[in-house]
Amino acid sequence: MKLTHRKIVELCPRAPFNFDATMRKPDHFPSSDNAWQPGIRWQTMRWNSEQLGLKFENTGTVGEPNIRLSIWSKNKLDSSFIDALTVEVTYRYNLQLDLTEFNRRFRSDLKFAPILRKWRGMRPLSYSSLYEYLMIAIVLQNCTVRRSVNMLQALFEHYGMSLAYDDKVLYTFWLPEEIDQSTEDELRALKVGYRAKSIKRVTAAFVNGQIDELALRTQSRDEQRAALLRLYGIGPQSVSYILTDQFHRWDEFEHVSPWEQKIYSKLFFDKNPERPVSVAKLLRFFNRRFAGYRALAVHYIWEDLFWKRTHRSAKIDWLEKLIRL
DNA sequence: CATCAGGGCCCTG
DNA sequence: CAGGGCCCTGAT
Repeated sequence: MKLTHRKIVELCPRAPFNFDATMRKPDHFPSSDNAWQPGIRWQTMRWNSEQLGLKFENTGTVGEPNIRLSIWSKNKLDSSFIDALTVEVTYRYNLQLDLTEFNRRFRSDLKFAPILRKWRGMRPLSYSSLYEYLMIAIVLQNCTVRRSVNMLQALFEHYGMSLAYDDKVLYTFWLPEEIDQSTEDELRALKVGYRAKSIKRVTAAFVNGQIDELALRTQSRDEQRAALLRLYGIGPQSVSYILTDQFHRWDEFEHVSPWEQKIYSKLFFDKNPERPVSVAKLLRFFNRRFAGYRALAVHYIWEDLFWKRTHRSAKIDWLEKLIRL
C-alpha cells in the first residue's frame, strides 16, 4: 500500500535527549517494520485503524533536542488524530523522561559515569504497542537471532501489510482481530513451532478484552506484572523486558537469564563466561550499586556493549561467542 | 548423516 | 522446585 498524505509535526523531547542512542538499539534483532541511519528513524505504526509510516529526523542536539516527525498515511488525517498520535508517540518513545536525578546519582561512580556521559540522554523505550511487543517476545523465546528474524518476517508477510513511503517499503504488524481466526496449523506453517499456541492465546486475550494496554499503564508494577504473567506463553524473561521498555519501570530487575548472566559476569566481575557468577550474587550487586534505577543503569551498560559490537570494526571476542546469530 | 542447544515457558511429579 | 518436552535451525 502506498501512503500518499504527509503531515509534519515537531516534537520537543526533554533534555538531555540522545537521538541516535534512543532511535537505534543494536541489541534488538533487525525487523522490517523499521529502518535507521544516523539522524533518521523510519517506523511503521498500526494505530487507531490507520496504517502509518513515521519518519523521525533529528533537528536538535543532546542539550537542545528537537525532532521533526513526518507522518505518512493513506487517508487524510485530521488534527485531533495527529494530536492524539503525538501523545502516544511521546509516551512510547519516552520523550519526556526526566534523567536529572539519574545522571546526578551516578556522576561520581568511577566505572559507570563514563558510560553515562557517553550515552547521555539515551532512554529505553518500545517502538511498538504492547500487543506487538508480546509478539516480538514470543518469537525471541528459545531460539537464535536468525530464527527470530525469520519468524517475524514470515508473520509480517502473512498477516501484516507492506507500506511504501519516503522511498522505503516497510511492514506493519497486524491487529489481534486479523490473526485471531487463523488456526494453530496455519501459524505453524510459518515455522513458529510450538509458539503458535502462545501467539493464538495472547491474541485471543486482546480480542476478548482480557488485557488492555491503556488501562494497564495506570496500574502498579505488581498489577502489570501479574497481568502479563497471566498470558499463556509469557514468563519472567519476557515480562522483565516489557515492564522496563513498555511500562517504564526503571527499577525492574528481578530476572537474569543464562546468557545475560554470562555477560554480566564478564563485565562486572571479569569472570570467564564458562564459570559465571551466581544469579543471586549478581542481583545483590545490582541492588546495592544501582538501587532505584537498576533497569535504567543496566540498559546503559547493555547498549554501550552492543554499540561497540555493531558499530566498531574490532569485535569483542568473548561476546561474539555468547551471541548466536 | 546424527546430535545438540538455543536471547523460555508450561506442565508434571 | 527440578527437569523434561517443545518446533526449527545452524553448528559441530
